[in-house]
Amino acid sequence: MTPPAARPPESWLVAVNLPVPAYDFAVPHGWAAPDAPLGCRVLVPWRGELAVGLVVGAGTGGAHRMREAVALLDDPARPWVPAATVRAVGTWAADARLPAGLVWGDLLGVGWEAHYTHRVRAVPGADLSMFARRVPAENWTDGASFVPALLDEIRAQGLLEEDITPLPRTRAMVVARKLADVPPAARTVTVLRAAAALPDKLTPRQRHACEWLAAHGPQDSLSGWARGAEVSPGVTSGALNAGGAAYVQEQGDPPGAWAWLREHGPAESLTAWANGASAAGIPLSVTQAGTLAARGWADSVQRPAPPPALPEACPELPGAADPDRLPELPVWRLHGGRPAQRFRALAPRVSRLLSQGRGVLVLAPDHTTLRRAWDGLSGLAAGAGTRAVQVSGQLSAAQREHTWELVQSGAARLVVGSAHALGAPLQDLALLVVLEEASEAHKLQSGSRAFVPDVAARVAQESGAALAWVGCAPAVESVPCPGAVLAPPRTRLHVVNYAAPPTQPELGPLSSVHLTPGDLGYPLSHDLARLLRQVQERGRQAALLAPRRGYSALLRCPACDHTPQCRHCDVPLRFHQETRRLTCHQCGYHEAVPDRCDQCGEPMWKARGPGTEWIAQEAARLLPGFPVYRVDKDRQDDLAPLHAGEPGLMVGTQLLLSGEAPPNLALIGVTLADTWLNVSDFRASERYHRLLRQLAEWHAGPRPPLLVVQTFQADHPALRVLVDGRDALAYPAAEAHVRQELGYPPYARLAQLEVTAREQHKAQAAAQELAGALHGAGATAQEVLGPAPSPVARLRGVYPYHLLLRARSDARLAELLRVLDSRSWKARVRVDVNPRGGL
DNA sequence: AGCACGCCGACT
DNA sequence: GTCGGCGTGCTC
Repeated sequence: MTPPAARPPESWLVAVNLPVPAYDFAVPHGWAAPDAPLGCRVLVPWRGELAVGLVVGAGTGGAHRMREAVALLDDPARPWVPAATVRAVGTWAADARLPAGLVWGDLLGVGWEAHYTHRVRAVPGADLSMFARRVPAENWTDGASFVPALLDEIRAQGLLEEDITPLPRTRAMVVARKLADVPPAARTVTVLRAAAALPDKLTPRQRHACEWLAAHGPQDSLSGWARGAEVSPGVTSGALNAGGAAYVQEQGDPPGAWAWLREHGPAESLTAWANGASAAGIPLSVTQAGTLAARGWADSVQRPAPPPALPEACPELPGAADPDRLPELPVWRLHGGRPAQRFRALAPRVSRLLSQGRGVLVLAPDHTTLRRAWDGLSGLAAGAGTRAVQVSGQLSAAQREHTWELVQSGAARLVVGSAHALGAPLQDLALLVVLEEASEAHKLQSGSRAFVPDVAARVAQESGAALAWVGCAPAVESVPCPGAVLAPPRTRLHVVNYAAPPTQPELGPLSSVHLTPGDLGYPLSHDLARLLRQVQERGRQAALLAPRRGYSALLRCPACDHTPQCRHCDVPLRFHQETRRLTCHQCGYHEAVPDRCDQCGEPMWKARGPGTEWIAQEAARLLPGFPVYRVDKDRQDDLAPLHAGEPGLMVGTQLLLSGEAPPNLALIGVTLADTWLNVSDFRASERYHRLLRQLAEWHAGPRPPLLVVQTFQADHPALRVLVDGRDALAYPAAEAHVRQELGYPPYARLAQLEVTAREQHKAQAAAQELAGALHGAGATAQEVLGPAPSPVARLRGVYPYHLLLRARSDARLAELLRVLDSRSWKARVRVDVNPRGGL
């Protein structure tokens, strides 16, 4: 017996850019291909209008009131997103219990707005008389001329035919009209002409002015005439009144600005016209250009936009011909060394794959990493017969679109980008490189809370591409992978141990008095202060990393220990001295600093926990006359002088590292390293270790700056591995053992369930109920931890409760999460698979 | 995410 | 009587 022929799907699952699941749409009229065009964009009716969606699967059928998709926007042979990527993201989203639209909205940054012509007509013979409004006739008409809701009603009844044609990007340009087409009225000018016969009653000066006018031709203003005739304006005005001259309307010469546009146009805008003409010696303001256009000298027309300029690939090809020493495995890692060394080690592999006509995708978590990857890899493409493109938020919409089309068409096969590059339509992906896979920046803060390396791993697997983790230090999760570790860069490190008793020689005669760690100097230790003064004396540069922005972590009343708290969150308010405000760093609430303690009336406050403002102030006091720059979320000073090599000190938060290190950097100080450790998160020490590694490789020059770390935990192993010159694998490998014992990643898969409600008891009850349901469904005590109130018990006025799921595998985690769908919960439940921070 | 619907308190 | 707060539900 022959199996029944597979029936083509009658509907597609389409994801739109909204936090909703993919919905079923009937295939467009006349569609007959056997498979759903996965990854193609499609126009679908949505809330009475047309929306761009992504085909993410074959329809499940059986949906009520299913609507018909209107038109496919991409050729199924060249989808907007590769089919394998669509499948991989789909399974990831399903496992994470996230609606497809939410995930695709986060991961796809280009193509949600389509440019197309839309023509409509009534189906032949259709009776549209029941619609009271103007309706499409049986010949094609522009769809934009009808009310969208009306069109949709006709569409829903199957009485509308639509013609959708994708359009190239156009842009409005200003072109000069032909002289024959300029309206005659536009060509008349008002000028002053001398009277044919001068009246007798003119004064001598008036007569002189009129004679000058007769001799020198018409003038367009009284004042111009006066200037030309070298008389005061009163004279020309008087001459006009006395009948010595008159305003006359006459045909004028075409304006010089028009002639310029005719010859050099079209111009991209009125401004471009004005600038161009002015540069050619024809003074023209933007307003004047607008007036000329309005009077009919120029037209605005739509012209196909030239492709926007894209970031250029670097010219050199470093390392393309080096031997390839990297593993030939489905998943491998490469860490340590310096960024340039890592890319050089990666180059032969990338180069070879590109030469074979295959595709390489490189994902960077932040702008600095992306720029370094671009510098280190983009130069390889040309030698391998293709081109490199960048996909980042820095690009304009037009640039992103053009980039995407270059990849879609096969013209570019090396893509370096952010999370938005994950869906890049590479036709034969051979290698997916995830840079700095441990970086927190890979965790998307928007709706899906996707951790990009997780999704990337699924994409690589589904595409049959190799996956490489590459960065300064491996994530503990990548320790078990086979791979390569480069020798650590030369590091000069000095640890200031706040916990150690101060040494005798430094303290001298004071050694007998009662000592606190503060006697070592706080927040800038004597050691660090001495080194900073040296930097100043030698005209070098230094950077200080403060633990937080603002002046201090909190204000405390010295009399009663009261600390002002946020009104919406259970956290102390941070003190910002520059704005004289108390600010909540969770929700942004702020208020003026109270004059006195509202508990006991004490008029003085004591600041605790130095931030950038405090450190910068302290440093300025220490180094009189030395320029101090600040870099944090509140203030980004212009660092141009530092980058030009001038002496100075920069004080900032971790935001410092998102810029390039200045060239003359001699010293980096971490003012209080413990801030990175005193976080209730099992990844805190891993993050601290990575911070130290990043600081050590921040400056690219041959002589690394001295790194000074001030800490109460000088013996912390994350710091010791650097002091002892161990490689980038040492600490993560040790940490992996700890994780194994505790049953944390990579030896478990985690998901956090966040239950929130406006009232605390509701959130708690719902969380409790959820835990009960999980246990009822067979979850063990090891698999469900909590519920517990969130570390910040109240956040933006709501009470979040957390449950932590800890499963042995992705599959088991997905199984546990399915319990969420079993019924509705009386509070908002959000899933965060592979949560980061604050656990 | 928007947007409509619907249910309760403060005003003309 | 209405206006308007925002909780709940829906989008094929």
